[in-house]
Amino acid sequence: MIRKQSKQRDIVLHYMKNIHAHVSAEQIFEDLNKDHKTISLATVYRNLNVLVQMKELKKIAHPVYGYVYDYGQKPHYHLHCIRCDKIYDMPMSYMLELDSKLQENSDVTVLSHEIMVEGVCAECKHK
Amino acid sequence: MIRKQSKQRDIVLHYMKNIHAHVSAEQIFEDLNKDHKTISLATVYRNLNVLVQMKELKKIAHPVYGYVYDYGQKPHYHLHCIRCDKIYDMPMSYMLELDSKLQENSDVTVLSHEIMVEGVCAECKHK
DNA sequence: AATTATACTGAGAATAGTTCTTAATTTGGA
DNA sequence: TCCAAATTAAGAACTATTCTCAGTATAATT
Repeated sequence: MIRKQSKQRDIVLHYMKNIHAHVSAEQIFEDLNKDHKTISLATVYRNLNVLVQMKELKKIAHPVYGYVYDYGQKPHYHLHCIRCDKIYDMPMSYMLELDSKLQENSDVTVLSHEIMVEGVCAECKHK
Repeated sequence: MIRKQSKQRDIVLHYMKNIHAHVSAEQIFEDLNKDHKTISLATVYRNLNVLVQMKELKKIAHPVYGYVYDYGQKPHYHLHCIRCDKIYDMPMSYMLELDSKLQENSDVTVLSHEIMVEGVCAECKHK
């Protein structure tokens, strides 16, 4: 199926490129709805799925609340703050060697890995 | 709130102790329903939540399908098979030193970490 | 530029997963 | 044995996501 350009998809991608946060579909819809009164929730979901397929976005399983989306350039790790439940990027580069290490001890095919750190974010920590 | 013993909770925990797999609430309900015709879906959900609070079970965010539960003794890592979408344990022990390493570079409080490996399970690989 | 095929959209309906409500039952302590 | 509080079954309610469908936008073809 050959994709056609769409204003709505551009709007979603533009939003994701500019918000430096990990947000839910509902949150994205609410924010977009302020400036684009006619965009529909189904369109947001549809385009999020398409953009994930196109590898423009990453869909992250939230430990507590469904899924959030991330405009993700290079692979990186995440922090789940157990106080505010937000997801943040962790300042640590991807350990390529861990994939080999994981591969060694097992008879599965390792492609990549994700790390979710459980902890308390800077903001919550300081109050 | 002081917990009271309940047959239904014991049934759920017994099931989870014996099934060596990572299963969804729906799956658990279906299986239990074979032997225990009267157990209700809400009871399964309620007790899963309670057992997670009691640290008897772990709730794992599935990269594709909601949540699955794990009767988890010691901390360990998981594999998400991108072919069959099942979750398996990864044969690699918890890297305690990674928590310190993650702590070093950041101003958040690191408590623990989870690793989800993306790959292909042994079974899917061999067919 | 007009035509055509098909991808995309908005709106609401439908579905799936999970929690809530309520009256009845079970549990464990007094 | 009695009582208060926790737990239950069943179904309603709620939340998140996908589907349906008629209309619109896009891009290739004429």
